[in-house]
Amino acid sequence: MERRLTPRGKERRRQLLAFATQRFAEHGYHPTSVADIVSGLGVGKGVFYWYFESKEQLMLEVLREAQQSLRRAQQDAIGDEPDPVRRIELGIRASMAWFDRNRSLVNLFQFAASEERFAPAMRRGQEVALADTVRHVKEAVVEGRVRDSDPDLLSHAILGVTGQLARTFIHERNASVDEIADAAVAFCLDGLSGS
Amino acid sequence: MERRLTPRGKERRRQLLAFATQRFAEHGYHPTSVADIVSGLGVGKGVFYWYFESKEQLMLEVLREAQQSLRRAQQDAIGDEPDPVRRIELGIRASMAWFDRNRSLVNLFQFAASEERFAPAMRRGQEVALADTVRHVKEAVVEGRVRDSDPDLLSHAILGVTGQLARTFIHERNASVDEIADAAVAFCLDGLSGS
Amino acid sequence: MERRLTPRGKERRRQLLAFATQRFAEHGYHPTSVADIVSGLGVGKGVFYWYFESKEQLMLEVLREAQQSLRRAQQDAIGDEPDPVRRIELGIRASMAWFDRNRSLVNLFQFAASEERFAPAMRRGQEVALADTVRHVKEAVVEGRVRDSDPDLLSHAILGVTGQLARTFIHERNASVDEIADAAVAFCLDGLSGS
Amino acid sequence: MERRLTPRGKERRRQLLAFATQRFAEHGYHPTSVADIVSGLGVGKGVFYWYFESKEQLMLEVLREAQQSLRRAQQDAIGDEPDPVRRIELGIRASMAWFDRNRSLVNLFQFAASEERFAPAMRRGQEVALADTVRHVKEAVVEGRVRDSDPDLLSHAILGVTGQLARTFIHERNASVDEIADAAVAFCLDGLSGS
DNA sequence: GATGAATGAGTCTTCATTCAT
DNA sequence: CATGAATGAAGACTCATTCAT
Repeated sequence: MERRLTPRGKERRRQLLAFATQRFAEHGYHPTSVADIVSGLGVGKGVFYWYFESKEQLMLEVLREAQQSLRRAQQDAIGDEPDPVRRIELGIRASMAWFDRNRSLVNLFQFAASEERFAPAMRRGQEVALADTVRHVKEAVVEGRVRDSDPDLLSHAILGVTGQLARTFIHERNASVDEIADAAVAFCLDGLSGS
Repeated sequence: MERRLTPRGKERRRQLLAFATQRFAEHGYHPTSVADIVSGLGVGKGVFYWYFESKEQLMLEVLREAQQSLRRAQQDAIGDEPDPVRRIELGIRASMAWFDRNRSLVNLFQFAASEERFAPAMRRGQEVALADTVRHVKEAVVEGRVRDSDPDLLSHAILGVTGQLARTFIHERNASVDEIADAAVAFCLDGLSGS
Repeated sequence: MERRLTPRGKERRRQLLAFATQRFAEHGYHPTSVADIVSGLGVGKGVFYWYFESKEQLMLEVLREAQQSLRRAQQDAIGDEPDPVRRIELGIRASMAWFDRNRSLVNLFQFAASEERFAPAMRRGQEVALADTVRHVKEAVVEGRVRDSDPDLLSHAILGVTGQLARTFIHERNASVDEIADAAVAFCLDGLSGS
Repeated sequence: MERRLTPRGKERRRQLLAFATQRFAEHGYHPTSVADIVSGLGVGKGVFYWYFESKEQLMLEVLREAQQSLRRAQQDAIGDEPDPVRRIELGIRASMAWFDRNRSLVNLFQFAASEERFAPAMRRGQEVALADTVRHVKEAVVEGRVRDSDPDLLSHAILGVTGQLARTFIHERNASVDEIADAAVAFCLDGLSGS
């Protein structure tokens, strides 16, 4: 593999990746056959295997791209904000917005995390994204803005809240992102008790 | 379908359900074939279709049973505790303990939630379990122990924290349940800020 | 695998094996598809995989059976003949007759010997058959009836003569078996020089 | 086809032929794809079909070249030796040496002989090489040095011994060529009986 | 001359489901 | 009730060959 591609080739590859991403996200990995993908693009079956080693490899690439995109969205939102707590908040809001824009990918992430073949890749991706949060949390602890508890645990808790609310209220109920994001932020900062 | 079963028949059915649950949980739904299930029990393929309409129906039943079991564990733990906040805490701890005892089912839940065919069933099950929490939250709000925010959102947030920590730290890292439960409870009650 | 088969099942298996043997022998391994085999028997594709693990395993079984059959023919012909030189002769004649009766298998043997996946099996089978010849040769050497040379080499030479004459004159030119067998025996016993 | 090639074109063609020969010999005809061949040479797929009509034609050419090379080796070794028996011996030794130098081609020959598409070509090639031996044998018969039997049969027997010993002891066991050649010569001249 | 791209029929294999016994 | 047998659509993947550029 590792082909040198002409511009036209690169374009085809992008097409395939994009189309497959959409299909995987909307119909699921298993229900989407390679035949679906190529016929959806109106090309021969061989084209797929010219650009990708296997359906599995393609999926891995889809996941990688999506995770990168999510992370970039978070980083873009955070910018160089100096306040670590504010950075956490911005991260949550950015994630929620991304989830909103990429609703169907949430499902795909969930599936991937549950399947032996893709779980490791998901884990790796999450660890990267998590490391950012951990950094903010640690700084906030130093500043005395957050109680001194295992930053890994705290970060995962944040992630859990964000993910669950996104899944439930955005993906499934079509709610307004901002409200949900507000709720997530509030819960993460103050829990049930409120300030 | 809806057969009247002899005691021996009921036993057979239970066996199939139990074995399938284990297989689905450990290897996944797709990788577990009906042939695996019946040959694992040393019976013919006809047996399966005598007791279950299809693989899909079986899965649905597996999911229903598991969700019931989780819910029962929560209710048993809560008993008739009068303090609503304490009830929330007991619920979290009971869930965490159940996740610990049924590690592999967590994966199955995640898969089921991501697959069109099973997502509705998962949703329904979760709604039932969530209704309990919502009740506790509402009471706590009335008592002024929890800030007055959408109880549905709050409950989902709790669920998100619990689920994420369970998945990450129990299922994947083999951590001690109690510590994780403590962390989940603390986060849910006080968020990042601490009391 | 390793199924317990009903009489009907055993019959089917035999059918498949026999039909596949014929096809492989007449058309070759690669040109014969699993689809050819099952459709030739008028059964569904699944039937094949009910009885055999893979096309490759089937081929291995075909080869094993054929080699066994050849060896049995040799042993039957030799019986308990006391004279070792006569035993060699009987072996050659029996082989030649078998090659005649199973012309197309000769080709299959040749193919199998040339293909990495089947060569080891062929080698093992040949070693078994060769051991017999080696025994006769050794005895004949002891009796002074054959010159004292490496029995392994001598045995292979015998095999080479027999095989080549069979391939050329029986398989390809449809010659009379007995004449060819006479020639092979004469050459093996006396070489070019004659007595 | 039948292109007029520039010197550079001829060189390309030779390269392709040489590389394909090596691949076919080492990995087999079927397992070697056209893509393997061209990518092994770092050229595009079009190149292949510029110089060769098809994979099959290429194989045919590979076989022809190899058979020619073998025959040339035999003729070179024989030179103008007047003694026909000696010529036979020299032919055997030359063949054995060639088989040693081109071990992997032996397999390819065997495969080709077993495949309908290539068998005729193999046969034709062998007939040519055999005609030489037949000539020597006939002369030897006239001189009374070899018993008066069908020269065709005798020649094939010689070829059978040589081929089998080469395949077994050189190709598979890495034995010394000279010893094997000695054994082949001795067997051909005197059979089992010895002089 | 040469390249990368595209084709599509064909390969082996899997598996939920049905059925005769 | 239960079994082993059978079905056949569907799946992922391969590869010789052709073609536009």
